[in-house]
Amino acid sequence: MRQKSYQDIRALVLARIHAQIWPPGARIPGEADLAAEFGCARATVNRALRELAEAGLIERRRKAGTRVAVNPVRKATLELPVVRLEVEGRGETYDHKLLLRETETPPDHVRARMNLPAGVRLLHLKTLHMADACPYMFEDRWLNRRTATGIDAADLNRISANEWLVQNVPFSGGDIAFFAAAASGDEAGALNIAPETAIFVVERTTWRGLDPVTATRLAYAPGYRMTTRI
Amino acid sequence: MRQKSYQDIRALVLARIHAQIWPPGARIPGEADLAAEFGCARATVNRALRELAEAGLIERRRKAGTRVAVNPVRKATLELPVVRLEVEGRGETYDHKLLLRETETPPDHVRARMNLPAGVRLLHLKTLHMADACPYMFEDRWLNRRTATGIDAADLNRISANEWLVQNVPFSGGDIAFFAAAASGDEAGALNIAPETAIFVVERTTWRGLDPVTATRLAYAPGYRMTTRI
DNA sequence: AAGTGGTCTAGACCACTCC
DNA sequence: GAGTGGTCTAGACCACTTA
Repeated sequence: MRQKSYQDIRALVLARIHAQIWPPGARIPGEADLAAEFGCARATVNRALRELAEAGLIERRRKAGTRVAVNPVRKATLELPVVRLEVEGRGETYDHKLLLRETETPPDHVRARMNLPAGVRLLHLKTLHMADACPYMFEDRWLNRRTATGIDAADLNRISANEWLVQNVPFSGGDIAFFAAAASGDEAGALNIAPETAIFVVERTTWRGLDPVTATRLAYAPGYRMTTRI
Repeated sequence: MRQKSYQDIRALVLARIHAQIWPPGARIPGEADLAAEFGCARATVNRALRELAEAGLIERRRKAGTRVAVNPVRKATLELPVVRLEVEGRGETYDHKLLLRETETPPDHVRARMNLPAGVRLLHLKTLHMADACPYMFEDRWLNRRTATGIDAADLNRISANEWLVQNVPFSGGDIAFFAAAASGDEAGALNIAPETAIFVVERTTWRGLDPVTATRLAYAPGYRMTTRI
């Protein structure tokens, strides 16, 4: 190892934390000291430590220095791909059916999530996503035409609303919730399962600036597991 | 704005993507060009673009250049704090009860998850976590004494195994799965709910190098929602 | 073969925060 | 006030990948 990379430094620091040479709560040397010890530039040490801080393993504050986290808040990163790619990525055949496409007045809880005034009318879509011809996920979506402009011209039988939005309406942020629920009659019917079956649900609201774009409830067929590594 | 920061550059690039000046799939100028245009060093542009790439908004490849992602794979970051801090963070009072602490032979599915040989014996713990004296989450945990050394000396009535491990056994990685399930008799009894109720479950296996540390199944009381923003 | 991103260096100034 | 991390610059070399 002639020249040390930031990944080398990161690994060296991590090893010392794991070996408890620097136990939880302990202060570790400053960037300049570590740079001198490891024989590299301070910028290299900075990048290594910055990544460890982003991962929650150390805590950094100006003047106070860098400390090993006492309660490392592990951060798991979930990837939220377009449904079609998620299914195809597992080697299965994707298909979808548009079950409903109507302009309606949304129920209050949807209106509240989207922070819209009473009386507003939205585009309501229900889509069943399939993997190898089996029900995979049932999507109940409300769309704001003011931000999702062009949706009325889209052929949602060819491309799902999910995918159309990702490709055509860049959004600035969103709120996501994951929870378990008993399948509603609607969901049970679409997924072809008994009502009240435990299903995994994802609710997402996305925004473009301060304007709501869409609110969705994704009900996954029983057996679905969302996985990741840390 | 006298001197531009990497955050400024990131915002400028993001704005052009949102405005579709650089539509999905389009190639954007090279780092050197952008640095010249924005009047900053290439390293500054590099950091801005690197962060956008980590967020999944653009794709970068040497020689091929940088392109706006066609199907942005949005990444959601979930924080997995110690249960006590999660409860206290919401202003509620935390408490826990150790319901079981026995050395047992684990069932096959646990043994397989931990990649251990047949016949191994593990420490089996069952803990009920409470928020404001109400059942919050039921934890069923299997521990490998070879990696979780010192666990036998810990007073698990004072500090939960969850917290003891975080503070005493640094781990290198883990697998996590989130899904919905019907409450088992065990879980329903501990959480004081009807069997078969839909509950949110997190299964986690953690490793220290190639050696398993612990395998847990966390069953949350009905109503629990795991939330984040993107 | 050559273009493009990936990274390192050395030095500098600055912002924040603790004492 | 002073110590520490946060960031920018200018230049350089290198690694990867595609044309």
